[in-house]
Amino acid sequence: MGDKRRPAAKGKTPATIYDIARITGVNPSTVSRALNQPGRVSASTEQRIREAAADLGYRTNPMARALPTGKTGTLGLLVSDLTNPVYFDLVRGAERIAREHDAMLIFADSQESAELERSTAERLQIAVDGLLLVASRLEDAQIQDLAAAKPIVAVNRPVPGVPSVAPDVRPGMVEALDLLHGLGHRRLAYLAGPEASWMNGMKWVTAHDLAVDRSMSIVEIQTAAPTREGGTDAFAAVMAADATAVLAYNDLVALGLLGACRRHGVDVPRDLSLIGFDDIFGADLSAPALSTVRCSWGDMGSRAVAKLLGAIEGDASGAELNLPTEFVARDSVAAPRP
Amino acid sequence: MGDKRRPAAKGKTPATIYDIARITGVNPSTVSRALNQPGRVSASTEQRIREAAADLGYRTNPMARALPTGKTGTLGLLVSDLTNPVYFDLVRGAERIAREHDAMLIFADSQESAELERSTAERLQIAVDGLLLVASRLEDAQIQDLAAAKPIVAVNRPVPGVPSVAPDVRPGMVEALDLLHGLGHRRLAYLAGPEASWMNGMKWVTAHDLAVDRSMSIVEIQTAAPTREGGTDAFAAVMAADATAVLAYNDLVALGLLGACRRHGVDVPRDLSLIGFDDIFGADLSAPALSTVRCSWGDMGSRAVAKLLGAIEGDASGAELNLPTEFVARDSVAAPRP
DNA sequence: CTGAAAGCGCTTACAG
DNA sequence: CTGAAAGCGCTTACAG
Repeated sequence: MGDKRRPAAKGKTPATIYDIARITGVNPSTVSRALNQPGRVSASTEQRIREAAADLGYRTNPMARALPTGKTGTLGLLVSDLTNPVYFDLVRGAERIAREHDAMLIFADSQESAELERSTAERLQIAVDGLLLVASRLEDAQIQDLAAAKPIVAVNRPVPGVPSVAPDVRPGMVEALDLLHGLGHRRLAYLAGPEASWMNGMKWVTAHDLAVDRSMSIVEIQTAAPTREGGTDAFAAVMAADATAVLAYNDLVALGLLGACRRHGVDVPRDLSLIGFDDIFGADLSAPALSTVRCSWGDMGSRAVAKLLGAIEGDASGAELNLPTEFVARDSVAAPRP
Repeated sequence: MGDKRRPAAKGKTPATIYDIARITGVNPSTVSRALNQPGRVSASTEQRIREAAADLGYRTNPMARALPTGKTGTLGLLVSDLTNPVYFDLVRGAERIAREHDAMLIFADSQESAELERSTAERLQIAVDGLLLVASRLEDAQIQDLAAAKPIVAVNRPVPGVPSVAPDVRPGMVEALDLLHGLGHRRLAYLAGPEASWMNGMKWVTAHDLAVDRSMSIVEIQTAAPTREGGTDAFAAVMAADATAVLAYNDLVALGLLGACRRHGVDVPRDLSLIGFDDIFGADLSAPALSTVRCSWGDMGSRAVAKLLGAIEGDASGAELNLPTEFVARDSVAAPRP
């Protein structure tokens, strides 16, 4: 009976609190309380209700709960380009903490497009309790607008007035530049990332200042994309710059450049020292193994989710969190040819 | 007015169809029709309603819609271990198609645990329209049970009666074994994956049959985990097997073994030929670059989502889809020492 | 073409 | 401690 509007396809309709109420002879509201506000209901009824729930394989319907409460129990994760392996550590870290808190993760890719990012964020926002914006290409004001609607945590970039988690690139870069300087390098090149990336600006400024402090010259070399291909294509420009060492925006472009060097007979590290950024999967696999500046993206992910969960609870600690970086010495750095 | 229960934190309440109805002076049901069933409403009212909606920045609330329709507009993606880079491609492919169809992707990791997989799948199922089970560790019957509740597509493994997408490993392996045989190899080893993995069984059986056909011997060597570490730890066992070539369950274990070989002074490919599986990011980065059998995981992801979307629409083509594999020749294979 | 009503499954003041 | 009611935002027969 009661089989009037069968749910399109297959599947017996899942049990509801009404089913439990009927079986145990209580009001549905009591079922709801028993299941969600332990103590608000007598121990014996709660017991009976729980048993009935287990019998029926009852699962509370998150959609139905979301309506009156406004809480969906899901978090949105919006990254600028899912193609970059660093995000996998991030996603993993985020997923871990989300699971610990019984939250689900919805995620999406904005393909390095600010416009797509904005529209996706808006679409996502209505379905989630909060949003993680990773390596956002939006302007501060746009992010602040979004943050006015629902909690947001910016990852890999600070935004005034919005909680954020980002690496502090300085310590790792200090180590890197000190090493290069000590080895005798004096002419550096910075292989840049996307212009719209806040983090790219940060790395360039830091590298620049650190180089100047140490009386080294440094030039910025553009790439078409922060990918292996972008690095490969920048080979000629790098050669033209006549630097003895290059710092790359990320491991991907570094690896791309490394491949091009090999194909062109440029010996890394003898002819050119190379330092990447991120320590992605595979950075230790290349020949020579890539030296890099590491920041734990897994930590960034878990910290960001924790922060977001806090913000959703009303924890207004809109602070900026910075995670340390460190230099990872491998085989792509050596003294320059005399 | 009407500001009684302000949504906990911040954020103005999003516009609803009631707001639009009030502004345009029509019934909410008409708003709903105008927005979702173009043509069911006069052109002029539809026009006015759309404008009002745009003005208010209206977004339909997916939770609210899910309740009467039973459709959430989201798909679940459950993988056995998010740590494996092959899944990046899969996730990417899945995300692309999902986005094209305005579906959102919720995803979760079962950490190679069948029990965790089952409970997560159940939890997920109530929140999604359909589920993608990737490299499931469940038994056929368990998957069939889940599939009775809501549409499921199994990825990287067939399940009787359940739609699936999986690679056909044969063509790629035939190429690989032919090459090895032609080069003079006669003693092979198969570096295994998880015992609970259907795909591991498939690869072993295929390798075995193909080897026997070609009068080559082959032994199976267990690994503790289908990871780089698992491959590294299997080094001694591989050496003890006295094979001249090893086929690995996946690139991860192959890469792990490759690293161990290097550290122990075993020359790949002169002392030992090595063939991986998957062609993950980084497989071409190692020294020597890893030869491997490739299947496009990106395709698997997009095909699987397309199939799932079809199943949700009631498209009962519960078929099994097999995607071809191919051998990718790189530098880790050579003739055995005489 | 459009309105009024009922219902999706849950939560939560409000009474008692 | 528990019931009855109202409401969350939408959809969809049912009338007209």
